[in-house]
Amino acid sequence: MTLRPPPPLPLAVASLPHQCSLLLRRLAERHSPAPACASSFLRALRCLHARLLTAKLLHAPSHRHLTLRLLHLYTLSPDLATPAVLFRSDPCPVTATSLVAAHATAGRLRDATSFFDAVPPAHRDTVLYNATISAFARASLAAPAVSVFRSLLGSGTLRPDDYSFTALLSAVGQMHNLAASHCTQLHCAALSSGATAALSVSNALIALYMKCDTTEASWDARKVLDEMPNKDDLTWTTMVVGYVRRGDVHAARSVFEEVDGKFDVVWNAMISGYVQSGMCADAFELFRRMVLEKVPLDEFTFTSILSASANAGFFVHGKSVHGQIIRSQPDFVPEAALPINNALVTLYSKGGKILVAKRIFDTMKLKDVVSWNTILSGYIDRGCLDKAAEVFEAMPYKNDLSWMVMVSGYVHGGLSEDALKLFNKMRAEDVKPCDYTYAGAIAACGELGALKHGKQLHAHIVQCGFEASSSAGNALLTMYAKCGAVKDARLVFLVMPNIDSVSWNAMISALGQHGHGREALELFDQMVAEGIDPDRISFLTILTACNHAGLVDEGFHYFESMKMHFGINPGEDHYARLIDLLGRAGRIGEARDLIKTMPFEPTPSIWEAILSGCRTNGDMEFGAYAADQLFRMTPQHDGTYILLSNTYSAAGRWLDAARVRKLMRDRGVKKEPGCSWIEVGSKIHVFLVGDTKHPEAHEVYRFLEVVGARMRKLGYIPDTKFVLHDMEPHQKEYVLFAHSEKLAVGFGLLKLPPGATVTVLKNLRICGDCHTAMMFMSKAVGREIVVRDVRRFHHFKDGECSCGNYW
DNA sequence: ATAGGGTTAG
Repeated sequence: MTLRPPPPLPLAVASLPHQCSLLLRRLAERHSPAPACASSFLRALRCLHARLLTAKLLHAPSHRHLTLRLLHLYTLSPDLATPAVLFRSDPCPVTATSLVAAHATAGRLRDATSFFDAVPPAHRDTVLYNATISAFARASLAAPAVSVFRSLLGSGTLRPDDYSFTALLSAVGQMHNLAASHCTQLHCAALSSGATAALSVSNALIALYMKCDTTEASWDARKVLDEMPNKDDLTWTTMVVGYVRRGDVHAARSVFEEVDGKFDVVWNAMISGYVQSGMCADAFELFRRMVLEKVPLDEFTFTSILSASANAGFFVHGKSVHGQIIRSQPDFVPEAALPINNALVTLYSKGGKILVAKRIFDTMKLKDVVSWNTILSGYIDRGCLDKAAEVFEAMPYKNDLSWMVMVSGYVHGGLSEDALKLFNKMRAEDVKPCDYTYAGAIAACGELGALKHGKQLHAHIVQCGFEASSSAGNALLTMYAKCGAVKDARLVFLVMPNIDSVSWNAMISALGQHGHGREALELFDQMVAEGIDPDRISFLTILTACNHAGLVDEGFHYFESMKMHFGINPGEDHYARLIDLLGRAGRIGEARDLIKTMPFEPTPSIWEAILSGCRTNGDMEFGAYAADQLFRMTPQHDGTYILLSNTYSAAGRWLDAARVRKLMRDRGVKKEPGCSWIEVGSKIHVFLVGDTKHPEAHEVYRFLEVVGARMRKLGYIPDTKFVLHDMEPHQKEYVLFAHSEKLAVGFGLLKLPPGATVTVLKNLRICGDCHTAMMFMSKAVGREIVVRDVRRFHHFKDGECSCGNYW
């Protein structure tokens, strides 16, 4: 669909005041925030400006409105210097007020206040003060707003009016540590000046009281409301919104029910309140009533209800709302249609219809950062990283969210190196990362085992004042844990000002991973003692910790208390972990009983746990049964075959092992690539095991080449010959290096005595067919690597090793 | 020439 450009404005005819006035208004209507329109807009504006000059209408006292309109248009254009120049030639408070307001609306606080400062105090009037207070209020800066208000009070000649109080109250309402005493104080001041007679002041007072956390404050708000002789829709809406913000949707609803003539805004506020509280069903119910009672639906209604559908996963409902919007044929201006379209893009992309989402996105007349971010995260959520990267490159404007989504999208998609590259690019472009973006970059370091880099980022976090951010803190904690730096992880945990359940879980898991099983359990108990309810992840973590430490009875205990004390039904992952724990302890019989009491049919991961338990116990009969089940459920999963065949080999039943491998070949199952090594004399032979035609094999090769070259350059390669088997000839002779999720053999291993203890990155995925798993921690790149030879079979799935042995 | 509420992306 192509849009025809509008016919040019007949600017040349502008010579009379009414013609200029008309043209200025026309031009204002043509303004659009789209950057593509900016230059043509500015050209027309300058032309009109010239006409006004020749007609001598600029600064003519009788036509001041023309000057003001022109200045306002300039504040919408990229040329912000001209209004300042024009103002200096005629610095009156009226012009200043108009400019303050225009710049404040556009979010340019500094420009806004510069015009206030430019007017000498003696020439300022109340309106200019009011506009300036409101400018600070918009920028959420309470303190300067108050000080401007104070200087208004101290001016001697001027008195604050209802506008002054309304703006002041809204500014104070944005303070972080708003105390009820502030509200009362301001309430008194407004009362004594008589400003409370104005509806806007009373409404702002209600809003202010509702922003205090105390219950008494909400009573005060109610008292203001009850004492108002006249209330308007805003009065009620403020009350409803106030309760929603406090998280008390029920109170909001009961206020809503009090309202007599139901203004649509109150409905919208109530619906969006439900959406924000995750009570989508109630939002739908209200929406239906709105339709029945013929309350006019507007863009706010549609946007909220579409978002409710997307959040609740009710895509059919969302689609029918979409139909309803189309049928009602609303003539929304592009600005009003924008949020609806954004919500639609969200709906379809969350509903898995990314193509539909993209089509809507493409046909949108007006797009903003939200639109771009929506389609970007739509691709990220679907794992289409290349598409996402394309969108990211094409974005005409980005904000910190865009960067954050892209960086953490790369991390999530396993492309941590790309995440860090992008993060560095961001800094090179002088974009300031937000705490979530830092969290993404730090997570990338954790995945890559890049402790040094992670520590640097830690320093940046402190520098930027993000120390209090729980997302950054949790990312740091996890990163240190993955890099084996438990001490640092613990330190982060101790100094974090805001600890949430994610932090607790991360710390417990860090302890569990690194062999401090008992401490992990203690920390878990401490968490419960401090009144934090553990969630399903906490239990998964604690079961894993028990697994590592071999604490079978404790594992059982926590498993039991999960549903008994915390009302959480164990999922298949919890069962799988407990079964694994039992199997490892040789209590396969109990595992067998446990399966029978499970409220659901055993899943593949349960059978896998059973199978590896049987391997430990040599219970081949039950093991073969478990394998049968696995074959039936996931016939293409290579791990099963490998696990079973190795189980047979370990039991000395070579024929059975061979039979399983043949079955695997017959069914065309490809083996995931992985590495294995064997020491022969002074040589280490490194094998790439698995299917060379496996889609991931290529990636492993590429990875090894890069890392091998890097290691060679750094001089970390010992004299020993490394041979790579199962590879193309030119790919031989690379040193393998454990890195990110790809397991390989660490360089520098030979310098270490075998049998030393190892601290390991948990997230190494490719373990494949190896009999010896080598892992490392990247502390000080190589020199401090300690290694242990683990003579057992590992199979990794979803980032975790089936043996549960993370050392 | 100035004010107060409801919308969308993670």
